[in-house]
Amino acid sequence: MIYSSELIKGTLKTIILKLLKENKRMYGYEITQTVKELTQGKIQLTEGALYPSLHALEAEGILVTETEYIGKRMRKYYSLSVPGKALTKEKISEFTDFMETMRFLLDIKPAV
Amino acid sequence: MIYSSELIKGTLKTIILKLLKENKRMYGYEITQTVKELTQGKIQLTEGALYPSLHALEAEGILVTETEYIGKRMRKYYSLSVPGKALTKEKISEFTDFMETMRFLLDIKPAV
DNA sequence: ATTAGATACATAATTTTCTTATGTATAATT
DNA sequence: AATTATACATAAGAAAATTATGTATCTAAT
Repeated sequence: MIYSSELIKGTLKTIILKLLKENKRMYGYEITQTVKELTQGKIQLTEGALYPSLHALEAEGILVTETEYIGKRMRKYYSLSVPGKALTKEKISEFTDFMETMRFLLDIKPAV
Repeated sequence: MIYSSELIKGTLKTIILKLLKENKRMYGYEITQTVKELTQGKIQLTEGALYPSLHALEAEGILVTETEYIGKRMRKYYSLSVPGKALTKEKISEFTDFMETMRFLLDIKPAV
């Protein structure tokens, strides 16, 4: 099952930030592959959504970049800035809270 | 804490469908108030988002309506159609699955 | 050797969906 | 009498994703 696109809306930034928190630095393609693997293909980030989002986060000063070349092929690594680390904590905490609220609202029992 | 709007994106339809499943029939204003109460004000549906969404679901045949008057004031009650009930089950099940995936991805332990 | 698939970036046009603002009207409360 | 709450609706604009397209390199298979 691949989740309907509307479900994933609004979680993209949180996913990016969390992954960068755990992995120090990642490049765009790597993020798409990692999310795909971790979710067994259930979440497949599209490039058209990911790259503009990364660019926006960089422009906001949340992410910083370093470009490297593997042979002649470019890789643009992203990592969290200092304010980016703070924002990450906020976002994760907000999302955790949101999930509890939604769980209650939808009366979904935790699958412990 | 009121959740950032981007977080709520994509969950509106699921919330509407779940509430209608539990309450048989509800009118728009009632939905906004119920969500507000159930979430202690954390989720506040705006009319500009709710009504177009209800109209779309009705046009798709997911919801059916009956109009009543309380004095001279109109109420438009929405309830699930037969295909609407099937869709509701799907949506809730998809969302439950999605939450588990996000929990894993964000490494959030269930607050049992 | 050539083709196909994977890696790796980027962006533009369109669509979808929400926000914000506005509008109308009735009922209840202060 | 004025304000707040109830109750609907929609339009303009903004935000964000989808879809499609483009460029280019590297690897594996035929």
